[in-house]
Amino acid sequence: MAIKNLQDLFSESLDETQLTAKQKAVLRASLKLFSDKGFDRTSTSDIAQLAGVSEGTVYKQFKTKDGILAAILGPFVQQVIPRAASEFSETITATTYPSFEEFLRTVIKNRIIFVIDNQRQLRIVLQEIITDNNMRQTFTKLIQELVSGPLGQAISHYQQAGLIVQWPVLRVFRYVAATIMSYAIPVALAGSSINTQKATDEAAEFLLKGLKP
Amino acid sequence: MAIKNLQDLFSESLDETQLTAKQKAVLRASLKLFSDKGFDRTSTSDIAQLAGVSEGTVYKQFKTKDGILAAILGPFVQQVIPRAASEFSETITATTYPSFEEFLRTVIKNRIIFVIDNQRQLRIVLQEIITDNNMRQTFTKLIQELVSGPLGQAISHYQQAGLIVQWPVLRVFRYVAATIMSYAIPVALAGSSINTQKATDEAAEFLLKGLKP
Amino acid sequence: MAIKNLQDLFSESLDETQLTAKQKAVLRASLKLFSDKGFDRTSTSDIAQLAGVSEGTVYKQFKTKDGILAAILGPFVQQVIPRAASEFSETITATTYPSFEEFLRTVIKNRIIFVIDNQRQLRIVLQEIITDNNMRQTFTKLIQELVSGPLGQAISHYQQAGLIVQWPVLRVFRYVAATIMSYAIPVALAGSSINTQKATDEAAEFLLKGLKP
Amino acid sequence: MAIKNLQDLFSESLDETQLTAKQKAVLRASLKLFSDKGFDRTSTSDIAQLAGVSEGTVYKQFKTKDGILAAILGPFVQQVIPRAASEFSETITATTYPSFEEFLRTVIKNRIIFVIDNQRQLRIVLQEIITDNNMRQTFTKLIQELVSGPLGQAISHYQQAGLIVQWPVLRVFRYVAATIMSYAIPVALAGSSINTQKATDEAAEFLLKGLKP
DNA sequence: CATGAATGAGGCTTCATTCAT
DNA sequence: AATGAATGAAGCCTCATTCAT
Repeated sequence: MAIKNLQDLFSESLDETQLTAKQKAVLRASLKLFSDKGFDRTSTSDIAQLAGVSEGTVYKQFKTKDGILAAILGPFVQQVIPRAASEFSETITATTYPSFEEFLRTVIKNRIIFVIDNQRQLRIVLQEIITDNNMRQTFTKLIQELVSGPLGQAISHYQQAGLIVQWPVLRVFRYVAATIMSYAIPVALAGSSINTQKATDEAAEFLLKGLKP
Repeated sequence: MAIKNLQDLFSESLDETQLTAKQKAVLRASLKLFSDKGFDRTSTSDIAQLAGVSEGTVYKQFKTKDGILAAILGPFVQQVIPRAASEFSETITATTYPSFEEFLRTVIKNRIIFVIDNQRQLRIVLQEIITDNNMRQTFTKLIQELVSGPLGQAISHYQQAGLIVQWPVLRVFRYVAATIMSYAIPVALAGSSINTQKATDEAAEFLLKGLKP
Repeated sequence: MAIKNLQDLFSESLDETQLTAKQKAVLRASLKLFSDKGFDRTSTSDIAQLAGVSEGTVYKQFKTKDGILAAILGPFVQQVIPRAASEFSETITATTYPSFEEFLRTVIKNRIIFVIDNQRQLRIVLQEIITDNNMRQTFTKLIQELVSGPLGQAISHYQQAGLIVQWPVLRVFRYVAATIMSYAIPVALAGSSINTQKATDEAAEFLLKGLKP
Repeated sequence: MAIKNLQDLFSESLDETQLTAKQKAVLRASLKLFSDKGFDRTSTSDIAQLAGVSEGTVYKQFKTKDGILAAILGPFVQQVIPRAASEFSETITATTYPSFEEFLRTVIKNRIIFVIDNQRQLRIVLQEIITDNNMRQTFTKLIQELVSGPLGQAISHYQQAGLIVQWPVLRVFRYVAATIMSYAIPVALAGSSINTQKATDEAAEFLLKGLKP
């Protein structure tokens, strides 16, 4: 079931601007139901009802139930890396002598906001990662790209500048990611809100200590 | 719709010794299938087939499909987690004023082994936490008890001894848990194996630095 | 002398009903799809797509999907077959007492060409004859008229002239029709082409022997 | 949709004796409905209703609607050649100096009875041959096997004995088949009954004349 | 106890048809 | 006239659950 691979996600992802009001309603209803009850516990009839359309309309644009999932997750998945990547490189390149702290704060805040903005999508992704092998592979690949790509380069950069400890990039990434997750996951699961600034400060403080050379 | 609440779990939980060979086969098959494909994507016919029994037999002992889930998760929630908690306190209490590092290593190793040993059950629990409100509440409560209970006391203890930084207990717990998770979750999800000792060493090293007073 | 192609008659009737270019495209697409996949396995959306028009346009002229079938089969059943029959009798009557062989060759060639020219319509008609009771009755009546009408008279004529065996007209018709079909049906079904002249020669040779007095 | 190929037919064909009464009722109802209204115009709900079972039961044994078709047509298709083949060779082998007439009568009577016994199946097959490419191929292959196999050998045998005209085997087969069909098809389509003996006599008489050396 | 045939509600999907633009 | 989004009935199929053997 569910999404097959990243390729599919990209190809199936569509321009939201060309959707009709009803089709957007379908997407909105699906996002809510999938994240609340889970993909498998949401019927297409549930979606139609909440969206206030007929079941036929659900299928006019999104050929299958999986297609709806893809339409929801496509934009999300695409943002997981690219947006972060470009902001990273900008941060690093722009500032001639950037402090590691500044970089860390940018990354942390950026990702926490991303999670807050995409709570529902994140919950759906979590579901799929647990139950769907292909989704798991897709995200494993995504993380590998992130580590061997922009984020990994940034970490190397600060290591060479002697600003952080000389651990393998993957290990540093592990702790940064885990610390961010420690604030993000409760938000995604409980839907509770947090003080972004305070969370950023706390996480940065801890990581700076933990990654000091 | 899967598990309702902890009470049900307790009442429905059963003594494994009373089960016949076939009924145990049903549980074993269910554990594998639920953790591999997810509860909703597993049919009772799948279970019967993998267990090598008739569909009727599946229903003889476990009145419903939810009943099977309860039979699997019941012992896990009812016994394993509380038992783990008590082992914690014993470790802490028994060791007369151990070094914080020693404590940390025990906790970390303990939890990593726990995850490795209970990968399948954990994945099922994760599924339910994400899709089931009651399960989520149950686990939120469990964590609160842990923080305000034995683990929280241990952290306070080390703080008063001036061995770790004076942050709120919840914040310290957050980082400890996140760091452990950073090693445990990939194992639980991908089923990959890790070097427990190396993971323990690394995690302890990082946390000791990050939590230094 | 040669039979008018059904295609010609078909487009004539289209001109009469003042169909627009798009509506003709609908009929053309329907003819292809109905004959290739069958009426029931062709969707109106298939038709719209192949015709290059919107689904709404399909329904502008032809109120229902059955209406399209009627528009295709109507001319065929109501005009083409009777007209063919009359052309048939003209052939027979006009030729003043030809030899039976000459008559036979004309009939055979005539029908084989007809089948080749009208493969698609024929396949649709065959479908309907098999699944639709009314179509079956219509067709049965048509054959009866043919046997008791012009074709029957021709056969009687040659019997009285002592040129063919004295079997009941229906029986003679049966063999003539079957022999023609043995060449025509493979063409209609497989869409394969045949050497019309050779087929005519062979069929005539066999029938002449079999129907010798 | 419908049947895919001969291989599928064979593998899906099942031993009728191991079907329950209800499953046989499903087959019986399907046979009637498919042959009366056509495969595509018969819904699985129609079948369940006529069979007096639930829709679930329809799918317990026959995994798909196509599966029902295969279960009906499998035995039929298997009989088209094998039974005829064995009887042919017996007829030829057993009789030391068999007359061609005797052989012809056996074949004709055999096939007419086969058609009468399998009217409904034949109508279904005709439907599928017209609308389904694979079914068409399956039957084309079947006929080729028949011509190049037992029946072809028999014809050659009688040609070498100087009992029938020296036409290519395929041509002789064409006329024999067509003549039989001329009696069989009306029966299959109209469901009318015929006098088997009379039909056999007539067909044999005509063919003997037409195929005389 | 065990079996597996049977059930029927409900899920996903298709499609002929309508109608506002 | 043409469009294509929208509809909803109906089709195929799955599956948790029951029950006679």
